[in-house]
Amino acid sequence: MAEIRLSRRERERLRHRKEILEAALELFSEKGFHNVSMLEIAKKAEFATGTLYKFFENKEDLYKALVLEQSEKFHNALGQAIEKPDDEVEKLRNFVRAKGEVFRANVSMIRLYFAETRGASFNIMAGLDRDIRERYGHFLETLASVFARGMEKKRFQEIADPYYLAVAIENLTNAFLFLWLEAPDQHPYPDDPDIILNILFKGLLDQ
Amino acid sequence: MAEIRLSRRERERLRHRKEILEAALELFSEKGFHNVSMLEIAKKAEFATGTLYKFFENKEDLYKALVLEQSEKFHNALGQAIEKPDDEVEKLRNFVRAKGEVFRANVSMIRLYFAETRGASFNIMAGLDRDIRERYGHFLETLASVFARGMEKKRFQEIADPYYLAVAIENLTNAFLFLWLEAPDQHPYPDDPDIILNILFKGLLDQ
Amino acid sequence: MAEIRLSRRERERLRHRKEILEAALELFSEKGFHNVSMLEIAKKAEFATGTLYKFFENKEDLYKALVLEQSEKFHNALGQAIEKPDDEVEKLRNFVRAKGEVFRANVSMIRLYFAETRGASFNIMAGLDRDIRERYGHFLETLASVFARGMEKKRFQEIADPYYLAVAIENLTNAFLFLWLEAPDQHPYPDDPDIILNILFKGLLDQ
Amino acid sequence: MAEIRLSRRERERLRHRKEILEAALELFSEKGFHNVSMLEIAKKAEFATGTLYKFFENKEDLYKALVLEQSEKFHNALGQAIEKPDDEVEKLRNFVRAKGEVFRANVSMIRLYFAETRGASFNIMAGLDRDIRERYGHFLETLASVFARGMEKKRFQEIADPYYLAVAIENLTNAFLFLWLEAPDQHPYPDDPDIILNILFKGLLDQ
DNA sequence: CATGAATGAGTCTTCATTCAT
DNA sequence: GATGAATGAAGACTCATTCAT
Repeated sequence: MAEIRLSRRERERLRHRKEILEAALELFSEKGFHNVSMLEIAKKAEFATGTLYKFFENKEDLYKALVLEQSEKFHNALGQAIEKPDDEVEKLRNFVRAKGEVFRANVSMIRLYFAETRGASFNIMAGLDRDIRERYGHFLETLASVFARGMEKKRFQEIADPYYLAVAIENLTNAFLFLWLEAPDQHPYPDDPDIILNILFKGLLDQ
Repeated sequence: MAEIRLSRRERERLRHRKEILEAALELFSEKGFHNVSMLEIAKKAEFATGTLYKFFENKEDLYKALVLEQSEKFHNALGQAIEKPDDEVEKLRNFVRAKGEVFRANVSMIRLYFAETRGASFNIMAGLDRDIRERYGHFLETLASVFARGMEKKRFQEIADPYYLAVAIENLTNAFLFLWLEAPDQHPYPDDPDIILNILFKGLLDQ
Repeated sequence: MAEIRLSRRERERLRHRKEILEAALELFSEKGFHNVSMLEIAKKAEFATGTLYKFFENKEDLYKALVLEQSEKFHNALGQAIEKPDDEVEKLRNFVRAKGEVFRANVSMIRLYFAETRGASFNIMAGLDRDIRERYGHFLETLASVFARGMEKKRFQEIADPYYLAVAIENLTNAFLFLWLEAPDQHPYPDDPDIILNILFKGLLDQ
Repeated sequence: MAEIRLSRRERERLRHRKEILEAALELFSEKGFHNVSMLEIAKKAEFATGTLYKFFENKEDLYKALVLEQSEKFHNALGQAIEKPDDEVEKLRNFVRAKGEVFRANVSMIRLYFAETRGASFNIMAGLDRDIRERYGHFLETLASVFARGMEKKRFQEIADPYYLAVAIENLTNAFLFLWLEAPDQHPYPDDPDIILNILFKGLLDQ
């Protein structure tokens, strides 16, 4: 009985926390950290300002939590895409596909993500940077290992340092996502991953 | 006579304007738009706050002017690099080299540039976005035409839409600049442009 | 039966009330009225905030109750000390001794007491002031009457208005208590009351 | 010319600072630190809130400056009173007189003074406490030396430790000031210092 | 009675901008 | 043009108090 009651409260709390984060995500991704006020978030989430502070120490903390949770969701999805025991080429295709799916399903997450992995956030949020960048760095290493393995297996030519290839594919997909974000109709993120991957797979100069 | 006197004033004025923009560049690139105050800029430029308002309508205007001038300098340099009547491959090499040079000579410009071309600045500065993005879009078209011409001349394989290839090389170089910015020793921006370009030139899957 | 049950409830209630007041005393005496939050008191007393409001109308009311109860305890002890049918000199000695005892046993009560009898609390708590000051005033009168009686009985010289002498001894003992509070080792409150009382008993200028 | 101009600005600045401190003194002494808002002070001083922050880092800093300046004024006056090369008895008389004069001329300073030397302010303002208490401690030592010298010269009986006598006279005068503050008509601070000093000079028990 | 989540008025503080000198 | 003191709107954050469970 007591357990259920606690459970109910706990569940309510979590739901409210989630509601706040959702409101915050929408606002931050649209206007950026400094152009969103706590009052604005509170109103959008249909709470009083004070309530936000029951869930998050301060504005920065709220933002941090938001970015961390989003980036976790994001990296999990991408991690899975390349961890499946496929052939290396297939892994890259999975990666490109998964990235498109995750982002298209969570549009507002994108800007947040770029604002954080890209230098945009400067050192505004020193602590956050560390966590996020670490995770990001780790992901890049994993991606690099796909290229390295592909080379070992003579599946790939050794055209560049695997790490740089990982950086390249990461950025290539980002670039396409940006194009799509700015003009979804003009530049759709391709369903066929090879449209992006051919830039890596096939060389400009090869016969 | 009067003309010379005016000229002198005019020169002084321009010098002061430049001093303010230089102070602003350093501060904005280091801390971001919202974390720099007008007083801070004034002090760094050794003027009073009021003086800044003789040169710029408001903080946003100052920032806008800064970004516009920097991006002009930047696009001019890159424009020249690919406008020289070289062979297409050489044009791309020039582009990669020039980008490295410009950025390495103006480190603080980089963050500003990324913050603005990338989504970081959101629509904080609606007006600015338009101008900058337009110029940027135009530059991409020019770059794309290099790939298009190369294909026409059968110098390049038709591995992807020239525009996407332009986007790709833009982002590839950016990515390398980021790596360098974060860890100059570990990831130097390569002197040999082919280290970057091989990712485009040679294909992973080609024999 | 019903009576016992009520009684039990009543006892519980009183115990809880006491627990809250104890927590509050410790906190208020340490940090002052404005630097203690209801949540803090609630946590220390191991109750929820709402519970405090079942016992006290508001924060001020809680504080008021606390100060009143403490001052009552305090004045009772001192009242007894001078009401015993001793010789006047002995009464004063008793007073000095009792004051030391009460305070040393209730250190945290001291600051509260001084904060309230002394002007510290300003008119923050208008209502409280009246009650406390009245009781305090009454006590001073009683103390003054000891001096007056001593003079009547020619036990004391008529060196000053008895009321002023009462004020004097009150403040003298307070001063010693303060010294002790700040540096217990350097300035112990004397066991022998005459160390304090000689300042009144013996004159500086007498032979 | 330039000097005069600077001078004028500087003088204006100091005058404004003084005006703020005067407004603050009146409010703080009347309602206590926590019951006065910066807006309130600003309005009373006829400035905008922001202006206060040009002169003082924050509310605490403003309060601190106020208390320090007041206590300096106060201790200077009392220091002079006992430094004149008078006979010891006369020094004490001077002290009692001076204290009455200073306080009667600066009524609002009193509460501030007591709030700070007495425990009322708790550890709200740790840093301040130290400075003030040090000065206060030093003053007590000086006062004690008057008693010590008086004893050496056989002008005073050795009825108690000179330091305790200093504490005693300090508190005795404070007590009378309090009485006066609460009921100026009923308990005027005596013009003749001996009314207070006789409590020390003449003994209750001596013949 | 007990709980503790939610409230929102009230404060401190910052900073872009103005304007008299 | 240059100055920098003054402004005051805006925003982050706190905490006494309420109320549904």
